[in-house]
Amino acid sequence: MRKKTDKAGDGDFARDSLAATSRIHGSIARTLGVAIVSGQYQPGDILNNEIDSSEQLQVSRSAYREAIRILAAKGLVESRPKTGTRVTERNRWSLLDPEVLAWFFESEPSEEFLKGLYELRMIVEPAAAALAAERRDDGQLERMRKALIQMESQTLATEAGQAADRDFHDTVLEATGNAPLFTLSSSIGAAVRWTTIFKQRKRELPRDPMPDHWKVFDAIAASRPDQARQAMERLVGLALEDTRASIAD
Amino acid sequence: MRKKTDKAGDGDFARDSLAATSRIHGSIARTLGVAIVSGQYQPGDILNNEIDSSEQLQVSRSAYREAIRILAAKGLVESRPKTGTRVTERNRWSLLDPEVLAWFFESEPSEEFLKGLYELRMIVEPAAAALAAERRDDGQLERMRKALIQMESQTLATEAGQAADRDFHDTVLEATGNAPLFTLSSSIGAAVRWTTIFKQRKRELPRDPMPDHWKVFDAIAASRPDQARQAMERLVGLALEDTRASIAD
DNA sequence: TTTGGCTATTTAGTCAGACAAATAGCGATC
DNA sequence: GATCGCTATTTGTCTGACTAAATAGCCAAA
Repeated sequence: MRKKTDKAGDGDFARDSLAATSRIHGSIARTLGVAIVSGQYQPGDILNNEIDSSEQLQVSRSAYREAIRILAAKGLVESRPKTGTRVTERNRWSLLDPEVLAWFFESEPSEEFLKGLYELRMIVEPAAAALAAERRDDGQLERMRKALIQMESQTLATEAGQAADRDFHDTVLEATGNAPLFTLSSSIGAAVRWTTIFKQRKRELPRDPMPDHWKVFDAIAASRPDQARQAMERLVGLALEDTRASIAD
Repeated sequence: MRKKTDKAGDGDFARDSLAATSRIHGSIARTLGVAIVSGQYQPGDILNNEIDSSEQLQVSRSAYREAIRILAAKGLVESRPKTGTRVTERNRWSLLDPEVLAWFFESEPSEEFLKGLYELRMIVEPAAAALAAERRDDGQLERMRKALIQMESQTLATEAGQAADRDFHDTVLEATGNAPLFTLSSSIGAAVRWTTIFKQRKRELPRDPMPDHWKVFDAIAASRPDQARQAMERLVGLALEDTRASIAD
């Protein structure tokens, strides 16, 4: 019925998970996905039929269909015979799906959307920090510490520093031991990444983010849920403020 | 570039969105999806190759491939030439995707998973209720009221009553005006639905859920965020308690 | 004139079979 | 022993044909 992984040979596999666009169906899905989330196609619009569309895009009908299946799986479109493939209402879109988020950020997302993402962070992350303070194990604590040290030495100006920032927030989510909650990490990671982009756009890092990060860490390390919640609240709140200031330019 | 909807003829379209399994690719995706989330296939396992799999399932290779694209879009599997299609690590799964959630509930979900979902509700819904109290418009308020009246007259023993319950929670999310937050409604709706199933399994409705619902509504209607947050906290907390008691059987 | 059902048409859905591209793993060579 | 290149296997892509479903519009009947 199934084959088991032979050895520890799955290391290579996770490597380039973002190579999802390297195949034709993936890149077509991305093209159409970006067109949809950017508003180029509106909900209710009907795409050209498969024959015409695949010809216009210079790909086979099967490749185009696989792309449509991807979009349908993420709730962006809906197909049926005779009627065709139609862009669904926005409230059906899987906005927190990593790929959909990436498509949003490909064409600059609206301020409203960003605001929504931050509001979500403000709701989820403090609560997650509190849970993490209760449940984290030593390994997770160690990974948080390493991430912060890396972040400190590399600064947010480097790709490695930004990755460390995301790692820290990821690990906090993971330490809640709540799998559904953890799936929000990609969404939150997207918001985190965007914060940095905005800050750097202004060519200034308004404040040193490290002290606030360490406060969160210390509270989680000391197993103090309330303190962790408050520290995280402050951290996310400041990030929101900085981003808002940058947008206001 | 695009065709517009001719008339107001999109009403029919949203009707049976759950007919996603009526086509072969959808039903194959469901079959495999259930097998994966239920643990029949483990992360790291490699599926049989496309030729063999499609023959075993008595479908064409293209239909099978479209099913795999759906699963890949939801993060359950990953394909690459030569290596094959492999079940991804659990932390990559889109656990909050409506279909993935449905697949989980198809084979009874683990207690841990349910607990995670409730914890998420406990985090998100009170905050959402507070935001809704600030931002709801009259139309949303009216829909909440209608939902509760329907719920009251039909009781949770009927399908219509349960739908009304979900409508209420949905509308609260919607009234936050936060699109990313609103996408969590399907996940929360799943948890709501499950609560009712558990309650009815015990053949008893432990307590009348209406007073607590009305308290949430009143607070939102009166634009009192803190009061709404507390009322929702209590509502979800009691639901969790009831569900937990039913599981403990 | 309205209604109701039938049919023609359009579209996605499914199938079969071929070839292309990528790559993991093996084997030859240095 | 290390490195390089080959090869077998798997997914990826393409083509073209046929099937099935859904709809719009026609036509007949009331």
